[in-house]
Amino acid sequence: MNKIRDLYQKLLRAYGPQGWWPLLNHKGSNPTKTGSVTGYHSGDYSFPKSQTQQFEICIGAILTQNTAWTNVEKALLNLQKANALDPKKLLGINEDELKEAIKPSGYFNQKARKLREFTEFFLSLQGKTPTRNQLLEVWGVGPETADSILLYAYKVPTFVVDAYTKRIFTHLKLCTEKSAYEEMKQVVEKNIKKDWKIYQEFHALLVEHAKRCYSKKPYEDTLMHQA
DNA sequence: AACCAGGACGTGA
DNA sequence: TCACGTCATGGT
Repeated sequence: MNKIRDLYQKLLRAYGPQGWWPLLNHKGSNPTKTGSVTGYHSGDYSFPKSQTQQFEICIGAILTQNTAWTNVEKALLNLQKANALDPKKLLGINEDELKEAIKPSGYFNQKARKLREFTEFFLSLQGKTPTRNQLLEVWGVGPETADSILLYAYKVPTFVVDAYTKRIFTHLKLCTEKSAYEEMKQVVEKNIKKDWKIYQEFHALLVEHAKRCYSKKPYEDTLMHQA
């Protein structure tokens, strides 16, 4: 019995496919998930369907750094309204307009710079898939953001570790309190086959589970039968 | 009315 | 390396 695979199976049975990454404009969005307004597409792995959606995922990954997705969604809608949810058009609007649009997602001074620098990088790729190291060289892109972009925008089977994952894994003693990012990442990648659909679902399921059971201490993880 | 949210960077030791 | 301060809005 593998604890990691067991965890994934239990979460999937309990919550079902999560339909990440949320996108603004598509049919069949599922507004019922915790904390979401719209944007999910449970069971449909055909996204991103365009380079525009691919770019939207990357931008969202940066905007959601230490920020609730509901606030990111406001920022994305503002960018769309400003006709700037496209790499060349985003670089076309001026600094103040960009900051004003992304204001709801917080840290707007830093994030405006992050978006510009990432967008320059995105265009330089000319449609090609970036390497993880290339992404990490971009100012404002750290380990989690790089992995989120690779996994959800480019369908590269790399596991995303976030604060929720760390919280759950620590509580279930699958890692220690001060395990490094790469260490926790390996916990999953060594135990589950490198399948981008599974990695997408697993990460999204951990977020959903954490929102339900790990919001306030002491944690009561009834699903995993732990105190 | 503090506290936190799908982090990353700069600094000093 | 690593711990700590900083960045900022919106919901609870």
